[in-house]
Amino acid sequence: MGVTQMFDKEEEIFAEGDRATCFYKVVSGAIRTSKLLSDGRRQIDAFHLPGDFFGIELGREHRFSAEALGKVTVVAYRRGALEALNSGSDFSGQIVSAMMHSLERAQSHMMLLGRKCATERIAEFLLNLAERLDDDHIDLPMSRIDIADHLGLTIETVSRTLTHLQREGIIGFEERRRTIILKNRPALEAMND
Amino acid sequence: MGVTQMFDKEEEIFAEGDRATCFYKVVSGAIRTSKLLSDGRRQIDAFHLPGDFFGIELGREHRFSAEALGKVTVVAYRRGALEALNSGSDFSGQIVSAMMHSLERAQSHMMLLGRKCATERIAEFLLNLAERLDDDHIDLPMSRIDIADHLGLTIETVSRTLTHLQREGIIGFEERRRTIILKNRPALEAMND
DNA sequence: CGTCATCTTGATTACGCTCAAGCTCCGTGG
DNA sequence: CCACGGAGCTTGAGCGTAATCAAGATGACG
Repeated sequence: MGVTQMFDKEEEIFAEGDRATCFYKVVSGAIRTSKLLSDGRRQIDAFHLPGDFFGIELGREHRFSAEALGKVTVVAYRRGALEALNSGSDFSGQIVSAMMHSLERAQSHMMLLGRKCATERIAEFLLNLAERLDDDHIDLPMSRIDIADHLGLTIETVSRTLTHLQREGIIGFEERRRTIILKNRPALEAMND
Repeated sequence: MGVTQMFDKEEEIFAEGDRATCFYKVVSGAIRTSKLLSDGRRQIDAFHLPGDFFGIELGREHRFSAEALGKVTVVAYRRGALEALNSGSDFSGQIVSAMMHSLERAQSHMMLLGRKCATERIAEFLLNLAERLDDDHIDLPMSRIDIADHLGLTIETVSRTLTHLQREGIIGFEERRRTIILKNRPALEAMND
């Protein structure tokens, strides 16, 4: 169970978007896992040292690329070893699935916090909320301070950025600015990657 | 299985450091989970909407606090429902445990990226590496660019910050500045929270 | 020895933060 | 009913941290 593989410095173990047929454990050396934005900005999710697992996915694709930092030895496991975990119906499968969702959110939030500017952060935040609420008409359940502390900004910057998006006609407000309407989704999506 | 509970706006479901006796699922309303630094800087990990689980921990303590954003209904589950998951020896337990470690790392990295200044980021990074390598003598396996892309900085800032820490006598260099020695751990730890 | 990659150092710029004031919407009490 | 006060948010002015732009230094390698 598990196949030993070796890679040289800067060699790619898998790429963002590859089918996630395997996951891995570091035996020796070190690995980086990272994501790229279309303009080349990069966020390195984590460095993986001996004993660490990486490349675990519930979805069918790798959401990161993984490269060797030097000569490394890894063990590759078939994805099948995971299927038992999130197998739909039972409660513990639901929990594992919830953990994985938290992980995916946290990892994509790292790109936002590490590499995106204020406008891009707000755009991603709004699109994200709209998707989860399944509505372009967002009744914000949280205050500006909460938004700021989530996006790594200040309330002033959040406020200014929202005003700016409104002036551009990309969003609109309702009742005391606690409700936001997405008027130009494509414009927001264009900022998001 | 599971007990329904209700909370009002700003009520605390659990606090950072509380024993993690339960985890939760949102039924209606919204929850925020957050961490604080000693000086009051806050990072909101996530907002949880109906259907989302939160408060899942493998360790014995909650690493976040959770508060209601408005009136909410949640279902609380006894922690015992998790014990089956990470139960030590078998392989799938190991995987769940690895996922949880990734999640913990990602979540604490969000605080770094969202709320810490350059010096604090470098300090945390070095302490983290030293702990994982179990050695105050760190042979960096990665380049300055990799460090920068992990910490949400530029290589210039990484370089300047390292030089600055060296001038203060907090760290030292060896061979071509790819090896770093922690000379004053307490000083680094003081920056870390 | 020359070339290139990596890193450091310096000068200047810019984005978002801080500080400060003002606005809007509430609830409360006179 | 309106005056008052406070919370939450917006707007403005000025500043500071880290980014950008630009050399220069150091070490690796052919």
